[in-house]
Amino acid sequence: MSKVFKPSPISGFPEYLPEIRRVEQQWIDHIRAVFESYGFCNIETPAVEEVDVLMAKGETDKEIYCLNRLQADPDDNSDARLALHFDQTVPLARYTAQHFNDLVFPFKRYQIQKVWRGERPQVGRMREFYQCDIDVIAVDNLPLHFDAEMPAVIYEALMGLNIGKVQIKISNRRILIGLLESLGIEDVISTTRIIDKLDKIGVDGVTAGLKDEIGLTDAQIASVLALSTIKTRSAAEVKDKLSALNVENEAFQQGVDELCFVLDYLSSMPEDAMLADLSIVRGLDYYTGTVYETNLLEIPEFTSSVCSGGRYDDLASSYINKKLPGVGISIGLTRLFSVLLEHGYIKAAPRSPADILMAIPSEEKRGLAQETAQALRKRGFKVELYHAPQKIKKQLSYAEKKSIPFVWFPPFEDGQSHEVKNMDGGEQIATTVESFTK
RNA sequence: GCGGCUGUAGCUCAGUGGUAGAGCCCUCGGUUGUGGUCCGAGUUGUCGCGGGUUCAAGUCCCGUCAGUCGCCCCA
Repeated sequence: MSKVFKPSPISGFPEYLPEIRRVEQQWIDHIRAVFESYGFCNIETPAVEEVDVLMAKGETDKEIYCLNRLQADPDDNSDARLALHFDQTVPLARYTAQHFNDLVFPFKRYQIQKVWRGERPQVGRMREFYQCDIDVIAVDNLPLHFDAEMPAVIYEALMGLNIGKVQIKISNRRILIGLLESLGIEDVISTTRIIDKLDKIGVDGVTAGLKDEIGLTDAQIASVLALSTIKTRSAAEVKDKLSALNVENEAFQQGVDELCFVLDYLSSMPEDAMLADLSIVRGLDYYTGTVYETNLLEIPEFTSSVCSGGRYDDLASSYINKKLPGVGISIGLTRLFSVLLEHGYIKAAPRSPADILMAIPSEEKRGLAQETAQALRKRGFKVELYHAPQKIKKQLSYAEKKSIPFVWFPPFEDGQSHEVKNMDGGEQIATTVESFTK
C-alpha cells in the first residue's frame, strides 16, 4: 500500500464544509445584489499583478506572496515578476489607468475576490480572504456625495446578513493632519499610529505613547487628545469642539467641512449605526480625506474593523498622468464570516441545495425516476436522483443526512401513483408531477 | 519577524515511567417497500518528527517542525 500524505488544514487559508459554504455564498449573493442596486458594475482582475505595480505605492510591509514556477531556472529573468495582490484598490488603480479611454467616469465598480497577505494568522486574520470592494473613481474632481454614499451602501449590505447591529465610524484624516501641522509635529506617521490605538490602549496609553515615543509636550498632547476623543453623530458638535481648538490651518478646516457634510448627509441613519470618531485615522498612507471603519456591536470583544475604507485624492498617478480621485470601502467578508461563525452566530444551511431526493424503487423503474426528476426540475425544483435501487431505508437515510426535505417515490408497480414523503413530519401522500408543491 | 502555550483515532480529548483509551462520527445488523430515537457488532493510531536518558518513554531531557495566543500591522 502506498504511503498516504496525511492532509492537514493550512493555517490562514480557510475552507468550509458544504453547509457552511452555502451560507457564505448566500452572503456574497446578497452583497452583490445590494452593490448592483446602487449601480456599481463588476470587474474581476487577475489574482496576480506585476510586483512593480503592487510596490508602486511603496507598500513593502504587506508581506506579498510572490509567484514563481517550481521548475523555473533561477537564472532565467525572462518572466515578469508576479505576485498575488494584497488588496483590490491597487489593482483597481492599475485597471483604471490601463482602460482609461474605455471607462465612463465617475467609474463605479464593485469587486468580490480573494486577496492574499503573508502575515501571521490569528482570529479574524487570514492569509487568504475575500474582500468585497466598492469604489468610485472620477477624473480631477469627485463630489463629496460619494463619501456619504459609501456608508449607506455598506450599511444596507451588512444589515441584510442578519448579523445584528453594526456601527460605521467615520472620520477625516485632514483634520488630524492639519492639527499636527499647525502644532509643528513632524513625525505624522508614528503619531497617527499611536492615536489610531485609542480604543485599544485608552487615553493613558496614548498619552504615554505620545510623550515617550514621540516626545510631545503636554500642551500638544492635550490638543491631540481633545480632537481624537470626539465621538458623536452630530455635525454641530464636531464643529463646536473643533473650533474650540482654535486651529488656523487650511487642511484642518477643509477636513472639518467635509466630515460635517458627510455627517449631515447621513443623519437619517439609525441610532448607533453611524458615528463620527476622530480617533480613526487608518494606517494606509494613500487615504487623504474621509476614512471609515466598522465594528460589530454584537461581539464587543472583537474590536477590529470588519469593513474599512476611505478617500484617496490621487491613487493612479503611478500608472497614468492624470489626477483620479476616488473613494471606496471594503467588506472584509472572510473576517466577518469567520468571526461570526466562531461566535455561533451563523446557522449552517442544509447540507444539500436539493428540494427533492428521487428514490429508485428498482432497476426497472430507474428510467421513470429519471424522467420524473427531469419533469420536476422543469417546474423549478432542485432534484437529486438517487444513484442505485438500494434498500428504501438507505435511500431515506441518505436524504436525512443531506437534509433534503422531500423524498419522491415513483410507483413501485405499474398503475400505482407517485408518492412524496415529507422528511420533517414523516407523512407520505400520493401526488403528481403537475400538482406537487413544497 | 519577536515572545507565551499546545501537538495522542476523522473530530473533542483522557492517559504524570510498565500491554494505546473514551465519547462523537463512520460502516453493518435488528427479515417483506420507509429515515431520525433505541439496541447490538465492527473499522480507525509511525502518540508531530529526530536524537538522548532508562531494563522500560505517549509520559523525562535536547533539537526541530506544525498549530495556537499575544506583539507589529491590518479586512
